[in-house]
Amino acid sequence: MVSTNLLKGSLQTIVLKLLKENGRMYGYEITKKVEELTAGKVILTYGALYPVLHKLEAEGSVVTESENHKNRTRIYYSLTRAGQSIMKEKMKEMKEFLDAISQILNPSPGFNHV
Amino acid sequence: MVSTNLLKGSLQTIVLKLLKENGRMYGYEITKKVEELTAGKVILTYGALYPVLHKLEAEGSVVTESENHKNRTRIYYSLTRAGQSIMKEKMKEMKEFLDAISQILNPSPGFNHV
DNA sequence: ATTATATATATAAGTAAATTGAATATGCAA
DNA sequence: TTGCATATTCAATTTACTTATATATATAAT
Repeated sequence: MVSTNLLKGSLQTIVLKLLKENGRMYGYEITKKVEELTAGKVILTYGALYPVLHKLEAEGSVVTESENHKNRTRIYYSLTRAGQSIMKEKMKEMKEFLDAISQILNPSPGFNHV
Repeated sequence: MVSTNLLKGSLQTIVLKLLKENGRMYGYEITKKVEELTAGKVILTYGALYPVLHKLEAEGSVVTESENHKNRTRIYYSLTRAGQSIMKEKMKEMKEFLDAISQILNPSPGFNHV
């Protein structure tokens, strides 16, 4: 499993992006989706995920609908317009970060040896 | 500037990798190198960097040599064998993390619409 | 002269964002 | 009737930073 402390700071972005790609989702479903997408390499713990969902709701980035499925409550989350715009910003930041990281960790091969 | 909270968890790896690429370096030099490599987008603060360097030394991943340059102390850090092996592990984890992130954030285009 | 900027390291206090662990509750398969 | 999957919640703790402050010298600008 991927060292989860690398996830610090990226969890909000991941959640927002998944909601964008998949429409409304509930918490448990999000953890399963992440497991699936990463072939079991990334496990979102509930202690990490639910506080993020609650925070996004408090901020107005997502809205919720409670539904009952086999006597269990599912709380569906979906992006608001504000949430979509925040997602776009976060995705932009994330891409810059990934570029920066790759500049540091994968220095242009052949370039420093001319 | 890249939102620095995205760096959480990657700082140790960055430092270890830079020491591998550049041989021995001192703290101030490391911050300048990161600035240079990322075109000023990532600024390592000293409050983040020096504790990491001290931790790496305490763990035996790096060793230090103090030198005097223009009446200022420079503390050069270089990788030990143990540090090189830890760097390799961390780089592997980092790559898996980056792969995982890109699976989540850049779902295979065209694949979900067949 | 003196002010500002660059070089160089250190550490304490505070905060954000996780981890870990426990609690609650139901459906279904072995 | 035991265990696993489903589904959410929250408190206590830990990690890994940020922010702010301190110390000290060299050099360029005004």
